[in-house]
Amino acid sequence: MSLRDIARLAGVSVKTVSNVVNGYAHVSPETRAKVEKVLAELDYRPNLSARNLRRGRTGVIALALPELDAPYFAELSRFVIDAAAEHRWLVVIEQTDGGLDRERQALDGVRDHRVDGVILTPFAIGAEELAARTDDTALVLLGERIHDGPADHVAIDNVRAARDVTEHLIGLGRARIAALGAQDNSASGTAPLRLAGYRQALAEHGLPETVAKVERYHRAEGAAAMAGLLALDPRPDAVFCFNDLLALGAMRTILAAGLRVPEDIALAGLDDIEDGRYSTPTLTTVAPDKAELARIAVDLLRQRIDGRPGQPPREARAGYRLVPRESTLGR
Amino acid sequence: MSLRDIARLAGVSVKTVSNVVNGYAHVSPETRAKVEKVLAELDYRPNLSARNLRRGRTGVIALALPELDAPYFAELSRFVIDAAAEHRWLVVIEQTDGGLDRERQALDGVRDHRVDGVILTPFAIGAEELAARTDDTALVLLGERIHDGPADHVAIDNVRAARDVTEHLIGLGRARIAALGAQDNSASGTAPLRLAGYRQALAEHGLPETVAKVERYHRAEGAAAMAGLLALDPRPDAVFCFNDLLALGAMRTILAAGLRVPEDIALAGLDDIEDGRYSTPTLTTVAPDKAELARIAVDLLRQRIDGRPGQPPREARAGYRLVPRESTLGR
DNA sequence: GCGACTGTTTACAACGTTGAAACAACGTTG
DNA sequence: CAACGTTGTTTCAACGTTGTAAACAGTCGC
Repeated sequence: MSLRDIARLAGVSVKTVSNVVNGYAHVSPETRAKVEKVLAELDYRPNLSARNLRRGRTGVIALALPELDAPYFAELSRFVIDAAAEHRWLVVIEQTDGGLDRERQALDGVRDHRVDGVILTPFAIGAEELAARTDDTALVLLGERIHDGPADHVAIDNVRAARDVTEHLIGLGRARIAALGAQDNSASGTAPLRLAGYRQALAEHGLPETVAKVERYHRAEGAAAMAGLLALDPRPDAVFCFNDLLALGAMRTILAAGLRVPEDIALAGLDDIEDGRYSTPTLTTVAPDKAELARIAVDLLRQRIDGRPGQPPREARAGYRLVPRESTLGR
Repeated sequence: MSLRDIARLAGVSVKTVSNVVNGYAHVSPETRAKVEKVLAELDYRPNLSARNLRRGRTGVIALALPELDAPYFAELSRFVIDAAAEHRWLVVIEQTDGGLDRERQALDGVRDHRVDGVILTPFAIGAEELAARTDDTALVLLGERIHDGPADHVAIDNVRAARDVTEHLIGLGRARIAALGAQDNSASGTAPLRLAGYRQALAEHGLPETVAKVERYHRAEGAAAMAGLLALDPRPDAVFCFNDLLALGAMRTILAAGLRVPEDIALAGLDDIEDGRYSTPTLTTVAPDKAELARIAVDLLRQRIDGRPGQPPREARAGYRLVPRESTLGR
């Protein structure tokens, strides 16, 4: 069922059918009605492969992120898919596992498929390599910061957000505030930014640092790292975890050790994943405006796709807010 | 950069380049080497729109599910994407929100884009409507059961799994076992199956039923429905929630009410989402083999796509296992 | 009644790819 | 040595769409 079939049945040329389908203005009412009738009867759908071949567009964008089953990314993906739907784009998701090879593959595989653009959450891949890429597919970096990056970028102000959380903990009167989530295996993760914010706040109040490292932002690593912090003497009376998953893992360790949250140890995360709203105690966190992040990312991509090449990279910020809950306030 | 460019530079015909790209056997070693050199130099990538137009395939399948940010679906998606990657398929994700319109739209929108196949987790859409669809795109139903369905289908044995959980609770000596998660707004959800399994087990032991209904399988609804169960007199001493999200919501309500899990109320879910492994207490659940589900779904789809049309629908089962944790056993 | 103009419709080519068929060069076979 | 098969390569057409340009019909002004 192609334009040709419709044209034959309606007794007009293929191009006229195409004009009707595309809402071209100068088609006589009678012709339009006749064609539309046949279109409806046969339930015509354009063949997008052909249309895209002709137009040089695919109508598909890729979203490349470390892992879809981390709640933060799942929630974000939802918004990206919704935002893309408004531009009638489909979204294919590529999982990189934060590995350099797979991040490259994602950019490559995606190139194979000639998507119109890529939204990438980089982790292992560095700024230099991204800058050096030869592919001219539109690219937007989402959620991580590569300083003076080679592509459009959108994120929340991670330094400030981390400082806000830390100050919240300081405001509770806690003095031994640990950070959980530093990393040294990522070329472009947010860990350094969040660490910087944490340090700023502590420095302003003359408090000492305690930093626990992890490799990945998973519950299991949060749980393990927390065990290390519990073994310290004196042990921390508050912990800022660099994301909610780490915090939930840490919470499990604290509670399983027979200690109380927040009475013995106050706990805060970052991401505002839904789990944290139903844990016991509920988890204090920073809520990035995920819908805004997604909307901006898609919008930057749209401008990049529609615009002329060679425009300088743009930097955009999405909002966030601190959400105090039971894990720092008690019930 | 097309085959034509490569052909010109290599001094051969377009078709010969195509043959090299596609690994056609009868190409002389010298020609092959010459062409491959140019291919590598120009970093040639086939235009998939053109290839798909010619071949009538797109290399893209759709995964339509209610919501990507429900952890079960996020985890499942991960496996589907991985399984599809082995066949070099990309996966576009469509979110239906469990709404009839959006499920139809997903099947429709997907047709617009001429994907090679669709994996659908139906919720609102009924068997009759699916059976009546005119589209001949390959379709596999995943995770929900439509009796004598019109398409290939894969799921775990929900009735048995629910019976296993209920028997586990009975085995703890609990006598007032409630079910949380019945639904009457879904034409093809699993709720009736899980309810049936729950009832079978109770009936075998002559125990009374208590059933709480919800509309959606979210934490908030689990929390709300649990409040209703707590108001009963006598209140239940065990609750089987039809999925883990409901159970985590219910757990929150129980603990916030000052009751203990499992001492006062034992709690079990179904899905084995990661959250349940780090809640306090950890959550007893049924773990469907998600990787197997995904693998089978993709495999059924592959057979459907490659096979002749008109084959009768197939029914496949994936494994599951009961995972007892603290919410029924204590620490 | 003629040219210019407007509105409507059409023919053609092209996007990049690949299956079918043709062809040339060669070796094998009867 | 003629017929045949094999290998390597090419030509051609087609997949379904849309941009360009041109054809066509009707209307207006003079």
